[in-house]
Amino acid sequence: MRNQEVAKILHDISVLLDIKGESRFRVVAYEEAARRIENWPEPIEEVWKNGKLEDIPGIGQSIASKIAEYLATGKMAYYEELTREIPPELIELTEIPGVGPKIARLLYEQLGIKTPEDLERAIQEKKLRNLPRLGAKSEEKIARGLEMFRRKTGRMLLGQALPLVEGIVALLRERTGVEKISPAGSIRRMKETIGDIDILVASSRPQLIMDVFVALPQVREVLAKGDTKSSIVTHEGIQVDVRVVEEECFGAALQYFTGSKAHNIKLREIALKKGFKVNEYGVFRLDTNERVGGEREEDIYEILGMEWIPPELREDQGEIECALEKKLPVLVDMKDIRGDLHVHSHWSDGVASIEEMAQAALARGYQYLAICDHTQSLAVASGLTPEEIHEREREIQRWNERHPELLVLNGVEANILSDGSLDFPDKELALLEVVVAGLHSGLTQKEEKILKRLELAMKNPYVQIISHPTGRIIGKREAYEINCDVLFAMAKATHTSLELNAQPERLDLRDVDARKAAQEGIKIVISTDAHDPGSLEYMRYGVAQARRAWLRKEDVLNTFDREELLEFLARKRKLLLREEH
DNA sequence: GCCGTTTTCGGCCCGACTGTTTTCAGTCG
Repeated sequence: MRNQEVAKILHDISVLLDIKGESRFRVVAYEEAARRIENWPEPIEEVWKNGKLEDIPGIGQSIASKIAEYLATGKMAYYEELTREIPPELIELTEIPGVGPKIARLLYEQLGIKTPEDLERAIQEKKLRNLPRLGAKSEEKIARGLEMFRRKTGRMLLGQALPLVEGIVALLRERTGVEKISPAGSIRRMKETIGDIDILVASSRPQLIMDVFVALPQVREVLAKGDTKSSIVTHEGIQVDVRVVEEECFGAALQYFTGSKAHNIKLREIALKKGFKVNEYGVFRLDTNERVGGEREEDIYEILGMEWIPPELREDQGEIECALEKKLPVLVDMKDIRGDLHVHSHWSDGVASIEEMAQAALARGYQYLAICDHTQSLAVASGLTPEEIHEREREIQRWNERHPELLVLNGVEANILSDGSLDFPDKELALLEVVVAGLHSGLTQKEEKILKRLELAMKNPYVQIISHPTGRIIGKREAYEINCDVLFAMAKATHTSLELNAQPERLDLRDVDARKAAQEGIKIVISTDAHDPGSLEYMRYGVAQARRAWLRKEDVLNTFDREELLEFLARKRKLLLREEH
């Protein structure tokens, strides 16, 4: 899967063209092409081999031929030509807040600045203030931007950002009495990682909100405090912006600041065609400039003849077209979740007893919980032997005898060994109600080998679910080298379900992959992989990911009621064992 | 550079803020 790689080079071209001063539209075209490829579910090299590059929206003849050249030869003449004109180091320079393409070019041409280090030296020598159209204030602003750039730790996980923003929103409510308040931006769209946090407030007393906000206990530093917008940095080093708008504009502003950018652009194009203008203050008729809505977010979509679009879908991935036809799917919701099919107990590497895990599941209103401890080969995680599993089963039985309201299922997360066999004998697996299997070692093997292992595991009649199918850890480890199309075909052929692991740093499958898998008819299992009772809460991140994957209730196995679930779990065994005879 | 139920040419989302400016360029979201 070289999509990221190709997207990066197209993105770099876009920035270089921008620095060069090329037409905005050409710059935007490359940026759009990069975005499309980054989010394209199929490996770009497959698309290329099938001659389908130009089928991707935003890719025309010119960019397609450049991608083809790059994939075939590992080089792109156009890119290399550009870098002879504009040093590619300048791309990093434009990532400094306050430095855009024009200033980057100015810095390079006038002062020979290429790197953040060069820039720092020039600032110390007060050289920036003498450049055309720059002054002492600009110099200071860029100096501050450079400092932030240095401190920047990258994007944070949704699992860190969401509790933080909820804490701030709760305090703002409590201390100012505001009612209309909402996170916006990527956090409202529940993206797996978040840059900055945006919060939107409706109030006729903006000054009060600003005063309270900058004085919150979460605040480490106040970056800016204005009449209606302030920015702070939290103790965790995360930037949070709060904006205040008039009550009547709240819906329009919420829509606007939620994005995504691509979604908003598409929305406004459609608005123009329908004779309306959309901005953060409302929807206006083009002919009379009359304001026709904007207090509620639903207004905007209704006026444009669409269904309201859940924020998780707002990525310009077909949701607008669906909303126009009023065919948006009813997305899976937290209230649909009936249980968790992959958690650990202290029998292996969890920290809580089966009783404690079950109590936590009961408190969430679940009907079932599968305890899937690690198995014997995973010594680092205290993997269990068959004997230990039998001993554990007695504890599970004790719970089930006393608590008919929550069924604890007897399960394992078996380890797929490097030759594709499982580290647990079939006759033991046959005694278990839930068998999840996953790769925990030999993750750097070549694509063929990894796929072969997964295929063998899926062909095992007792394996119902593959855990964290691509193995990625966000920001730390890339997914295994596997072609998801092949993986999905195997899962479908073997009646195997795929896990959507809800751990904030996994969220594996990715949204585009889970969407594709579900389209293939594969059941997705949203599991927390919890090692303690509190982590059952991760379900919300898994559900958010599932919603971004367009999944409906019926696509997700753990929305099934207990009886339906048990029937489904038994199905694969019946089907595959019958085939064997 | 891409794209087409108004177009194969002529469009391409929208506004705020800031600083350096006498009317606007650049950055940002």
